[in-house]
Amino acid sequence: MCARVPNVADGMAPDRNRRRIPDATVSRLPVYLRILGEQAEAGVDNISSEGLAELAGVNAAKVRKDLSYLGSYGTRGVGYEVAYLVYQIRRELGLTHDWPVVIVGAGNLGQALAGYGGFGERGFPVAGIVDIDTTKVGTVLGGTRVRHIDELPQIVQTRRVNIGVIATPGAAAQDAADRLVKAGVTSILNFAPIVLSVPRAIEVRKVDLAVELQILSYHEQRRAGGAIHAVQSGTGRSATA
Amino acid sequence: MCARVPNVADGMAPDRNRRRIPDATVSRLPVYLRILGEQAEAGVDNISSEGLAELAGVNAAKVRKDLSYLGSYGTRGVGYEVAYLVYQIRRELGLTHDWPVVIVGAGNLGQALAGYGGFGERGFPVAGIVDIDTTKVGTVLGGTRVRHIDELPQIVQTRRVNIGVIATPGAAAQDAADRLVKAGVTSILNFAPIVLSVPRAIEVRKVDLAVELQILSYHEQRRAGGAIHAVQSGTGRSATA
DNA sequence: AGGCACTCGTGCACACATTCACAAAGCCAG
DNA sequence: CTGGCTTTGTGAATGTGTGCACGAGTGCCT
Ligand SMILES: NC(=O)c1ccc[n+]([C@@H]2O[C@H](COP(=O)([O-])OP(=O)(O)OC[C@H]3O[C@@H](n4cnc5c(N)ncnc54)[C@H](O)[C@@H]3O)[C@@H](O)[C@H]2O)c1
Ligand SMILES: NC(=O)c1ccc[n+]([C@@H]2O[C@H](COP(=O)([O-])OP(=O)(O)OC[C@H]3O[C@@H](n4cnc5c(N)ncnc54)[C@H](O)[C@@H]3O)[C@@H](O)[C@H]2O)c1
Repeated sequence: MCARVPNVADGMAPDRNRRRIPDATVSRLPVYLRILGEQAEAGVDNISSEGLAELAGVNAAKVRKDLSYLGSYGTRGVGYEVAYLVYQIRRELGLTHDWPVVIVGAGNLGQALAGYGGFGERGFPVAGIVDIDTTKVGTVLGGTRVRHIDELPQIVQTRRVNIGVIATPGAAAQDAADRLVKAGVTSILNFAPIVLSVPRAIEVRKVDLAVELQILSYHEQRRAGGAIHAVQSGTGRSATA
Repeated sequence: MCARVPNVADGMAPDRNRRRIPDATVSRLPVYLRILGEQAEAGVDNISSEGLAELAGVNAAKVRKDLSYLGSYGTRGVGYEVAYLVYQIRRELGLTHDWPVVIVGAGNLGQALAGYGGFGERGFPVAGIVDIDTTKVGTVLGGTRVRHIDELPQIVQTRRVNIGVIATPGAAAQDAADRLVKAGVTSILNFAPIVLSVPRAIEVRKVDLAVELQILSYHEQRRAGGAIHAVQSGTGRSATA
């Protein structure tokens, strides 16, 4: 495999895409959406980029640029109409209809997820939860009965599921991913601490608690001065300097 | 050991920047670290940037550049010594000692987190879990007794906690953050779906399930062609024009 | 010893993201 | 209708991240 010469023609799809929205923007739109929803509920009809930026904790210019990818939906001198903006963002994110999800793994985390109402409320109803452990099959979590993982293909097909959530131990996560892909799922949210290997066409996002904590640790360590190199010989670098 | 109190006078020297490691790199180091740990366990002594890149699902040049921020710890023609690299990454991430964490909110998620062994195993023992609901106080989760939130300052101080985890409903998250900051916590991992407002010096990372799902939704929608619904009528906006 | 195969470390060019700054556009008062 | 005020939308500047390409070490084989 080391002979594999970098193939230029590989990968990049031609620009058949309509307006492509930058990843960074896509990841902020849900935040704007939630804030706008809250504002709408509070009776706010109109909001400026600066107001929204404040609430979202970002720069106003960034808000304007982000929203400009959706089109020119603001009114100069006034701001954005909240309800209309909500509609546009929802449309762009594909939230005009529900996306049922299937959860693989009914352990600690799977149970918390299944019991969490916020899922369905936001347009992602739990179409099913499966586990390989037969002693867990049949129990009911958050109104959904746990089914055996062999029933996964059936759940995915009959409920038209596109999104799978992996909540198995790391050692089983690749197996879970393989099964999900085989069943027809095209997007995966992975909570297991491993790097999944899936076909290129499958969209994977990971939520890794250990990574997050270690990033915080990095900043704490560096805040503490980092240079506590006095007592222990442990810090003895400079060897190969 | 040598527990340096996290500096009361947060004035400190502004740019005490030794080598600053790019954020993107910091977020990948934990991934490398986990993989290297697995390799070490499997008896692998040495690994090349290409081998590590393959396992981490990234580009080999990126691995080399990332590792180069730690120093020149590789051997040309050979690769990196796994054990030494593990040591260096751990040191850089501040993982040479434990970072106790305190969890605020003992609901669905808080329980899953407290019951999750992977926390302590990776150097982040649960120093305490608190809740405002007195009916939850006293119950035991994952070996830790739930205590009342008023005890937060005491827990943070006696256990020297720097990292707080917020697992309360969104409406209570800002309150939780305020209490954590007041108690002396300087890093926060937030699971609630709101934008926290904290002093600049506090490091906050968020894990937002709804955002992740909506990003997946965006890609699904765009994969589907985006124009599935021609049926929908009015834009809902007061017809401008 | 010399040559050769291998792999690191990094300069460089390009891509992506953020922020600034300002003209264009809308609103309103008079 | 005009002028002043506000806020958008976006070009341009700056900052950050990625990936290629290749020189420079290193170890092994002859
Ligand atoms: N619990 C948490 O708070 C938490 C936090 C962060 C990350 N995680 C990660 O989430 C994952 C799940 O954690 P958990 O605490 O729920 O673990 P768990 O052991 O409680 O649950 C795992 C479940 O997956 C099932 N399972 C195992 N192999 C399977 C397979 N091949 N197919 C289907 N189901 C299978 C098991 O039967 C079990 O019910 C782990 O990877 C963990 O690292 C959990
Ligand atoms: N459960 C999940 O799987 C899940 C998934 C994604 C996100 N979340 C988010 O995590 C958070 C917690 O979810 P959950 O399902 O555990 O909710 P939950 O309602 O089960 O638990 C919340 C807990 O917080 C406690 N609490 C409320 N106000 C408090 C305060 N001011 N101080 C301290 N404790 C307080 C409550 O007593 C309760 O025990 C929510 O913000 C939710 O959106 C949960």
